[in-house]
Amino acid sequence: MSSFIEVSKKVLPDLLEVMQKRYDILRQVSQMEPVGRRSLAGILGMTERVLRGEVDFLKNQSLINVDNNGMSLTESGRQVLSEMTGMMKEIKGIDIKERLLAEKLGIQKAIIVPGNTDEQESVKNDLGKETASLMLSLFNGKNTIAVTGGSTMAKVAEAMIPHHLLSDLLFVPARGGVGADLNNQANTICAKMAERTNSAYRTLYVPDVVGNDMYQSMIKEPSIKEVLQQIKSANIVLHGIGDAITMAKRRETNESDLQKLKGACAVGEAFGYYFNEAGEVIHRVQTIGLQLDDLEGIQHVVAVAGGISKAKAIAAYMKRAPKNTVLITDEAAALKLLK
Amino acid sequence: MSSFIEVSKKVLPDLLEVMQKRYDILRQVSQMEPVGRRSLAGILGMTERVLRGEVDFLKNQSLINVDNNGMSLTESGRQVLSEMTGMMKEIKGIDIKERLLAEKLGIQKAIIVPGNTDEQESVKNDLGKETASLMLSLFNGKNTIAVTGGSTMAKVAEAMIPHHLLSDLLFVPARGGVGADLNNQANTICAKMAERTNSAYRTLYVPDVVGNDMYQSMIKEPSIKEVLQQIKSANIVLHGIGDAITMAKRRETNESDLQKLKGACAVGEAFGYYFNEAGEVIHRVQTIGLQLDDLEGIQHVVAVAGGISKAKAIAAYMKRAPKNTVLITDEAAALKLLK
DNA sequence: CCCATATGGTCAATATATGTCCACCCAAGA
DNA sequence: TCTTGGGTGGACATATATTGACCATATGGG
Repeated sequence: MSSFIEVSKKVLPDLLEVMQKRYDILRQVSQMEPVGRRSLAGILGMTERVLRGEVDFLKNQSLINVDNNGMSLTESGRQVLSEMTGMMKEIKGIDIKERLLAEKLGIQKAIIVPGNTDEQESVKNDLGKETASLMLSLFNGKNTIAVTGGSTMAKVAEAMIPHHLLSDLLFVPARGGVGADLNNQANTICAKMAERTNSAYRTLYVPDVVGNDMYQSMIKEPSIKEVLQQIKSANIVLHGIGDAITMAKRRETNESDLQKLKGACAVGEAFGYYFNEAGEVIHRVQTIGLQLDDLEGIQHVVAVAGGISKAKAIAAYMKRAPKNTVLITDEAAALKLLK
Repeated sequence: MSSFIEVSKKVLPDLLEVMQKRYDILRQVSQMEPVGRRSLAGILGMTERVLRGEVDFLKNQSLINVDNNGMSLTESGRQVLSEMTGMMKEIKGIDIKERLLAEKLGIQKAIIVPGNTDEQESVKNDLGKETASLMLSLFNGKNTIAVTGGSTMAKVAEAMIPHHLLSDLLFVPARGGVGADLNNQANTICAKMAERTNSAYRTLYVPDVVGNDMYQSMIKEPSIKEVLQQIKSANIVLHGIGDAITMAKRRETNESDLQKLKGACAVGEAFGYYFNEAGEVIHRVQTIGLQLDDLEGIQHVVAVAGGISKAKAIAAYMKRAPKNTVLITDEAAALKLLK
């Protein structure tokens, strides 16, 4: 027998639309609280007046609170919101898209959050939350988690919550530093995740891109060697996927390499490997830390990236990704990936 | 699935109604097809025009066909109808019973969870969860909650979840200690609820049943006086309903009183008052704490009790209960209460 | 041929939703 | 202290939907 929701889709699609609208409001409020009508209406793309109608309704149902510095969710609103997320996926058919996407990319699982990271900063928070919650379900006894950098990963770190019954966690950076922005470095993110989960971490203070000589001497350094050891023994890898050109610029790649990448139509980057649309590695920077080949032996690989702008990068990388990858992305990217 | 309904009730309160209406139409059409608007409207008790609106809708969803000799179900309409039949029975069943029960008992609202507490321990957990979630929706700003004891209340405490942004809560025991079992004392339960919601609580360390002298001296004691004050100013009361004889035994009532209760056919107990089937107070133990009369002025009164064994007690107490009571019970008790 | 029963169109009345504007409150910053 | 920007909430005209009422018309059977 098909589910309640399936039947509802046929018998009351009009109401489900309303439900969708209210869900979007609740979700957005939870992201931005406290928030005023104007900004909310702007983001949700509805006129202020109609938003106001809905807000009045939600207020009457005591799902949101509104006082003189804006609206915020009530406890029961928060609860309703969290119960709704699953249903909305089913209503919007996201659950089906998740399955299709996982199948198409040949990976274990895909998780899709609504929205488009490129357009709404807050969707990145959702990616973070979803990832954090997935991680939680992966933790189990002793875990070593190798983490890469990037702004998305930074959001994941922010979304992690200290949990009473946390297992024994160790966070290690999967690689050295990239570019100038300290906040998005693997090292920094690692530390933040560890702090938020009350657990241990290691740092890898080496430049991300190294010459061969340096590489050889560094991997002999005991402190570095130890961390590298821990990276290889990680049972969870959490990484982002970058747009090739953006990453190259962030790495301050020299002009000739940049031209090479462009010439070969590089679209994606992960772990220092650059991929073209076919998923072929067309360039690789010598990095200290986790290598693409290391992924195969790792229990859980979690990739996070969203936004239409990253769709190509995701597609490219996924041709190479180990089958046990879980991808967390947003609706916009997912739709593009599914063509 | 039932959670979908629960959520829908909050986010789209009239979802069920609309669904019911459309279901009725489909069902009626299937019985009379081909049928015209006029006769259909007559039978369903709606005006022709509004029926027409629904019919247009159903036609668009291609659930019904309409041609010049009337309406009939399409294949997919037939299928949807058959899927809905089971659901509607279940949903509407409980929904209607809740309303009937509330009406019959003359209280604000009744909430019914499936099952029978007497037979399945787990149903008590459901009672607890449902109650906890109701409480959540009642919290709003500053709240003082007076709580009684009992094994059911203990389950409610267990079901309460620590929540990030809880309102400002204070839990106070509605009464002193009863019997030996520490876990089911109002004091203990209060403390547990406060702990689980990260909020404050008070304790009332006095015996539940007191003689007159003791009563007089105790209510002068400042620490006790203060708590009593807080009890009276509670805006939410959360209480159980007991079986008279069981409660009397738990209180180690003396033989003569016990005989008195039996003689007068006591069936229910709440707040130290014993009721017969007619809801008359036939005995009352002098207790420190909340009194039956205090309930009238309190904003929300939540009563929780389930199991066939408690049906009589519930019925008896409800004759006396304030109209603003919300009863949370199980299906077995509800059915018995509805005769 | 007419009647009963069917759908579909139309249009005014009415209810509801929406756009627009404004009053006011409060907190941060000049 | 004043201003400003962000917030809520009230008011009201106007658009848009819903509903009620009535009629045109098709069709099949007596």
